[in-house]
Amino acid sequence: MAIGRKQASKAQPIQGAMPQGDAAVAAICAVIRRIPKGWVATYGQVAAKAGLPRRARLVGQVLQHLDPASDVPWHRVVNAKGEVSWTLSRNGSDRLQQKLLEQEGIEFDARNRFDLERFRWLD
DNA sequence: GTTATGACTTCAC
DNA sequence: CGTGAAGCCATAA
Repeated sequence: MAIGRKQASKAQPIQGAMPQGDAAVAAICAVIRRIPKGWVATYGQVAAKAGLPRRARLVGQVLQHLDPASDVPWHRVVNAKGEVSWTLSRNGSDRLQQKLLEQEGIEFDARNRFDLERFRWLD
């Protein structure tokens, strides 16, 4: 599949170039971009749709290395526990992600979690 | 080259 | 539904 321009800002290459890096990043980006508003997907789900069966972790790593200015709705990607990642240990971006999701209609509970089965993207 | 860590997942208890 | 252990892969030291 041709992403065309890949990413608007080309993001940042993950330190050099890994063998499938470019393809993986492109695929992951494409998949995440296909997540409808108001829905979320887990890393494993994105990875699977991107053609990376067991690379959930890679998805996370890619996202972390991704350019924040990209048009990729990374906030729609969460872990399998139905909770926002970044382990609430970062600069407070966790609130940002939660806020964005709430803005899209995701309802969080007191534990910063939501009903994953209810909001999971089913494509 | 090996060892340790991580925006993770899944199974078992 | 909680925590713990094993698994997978790339980056960093």
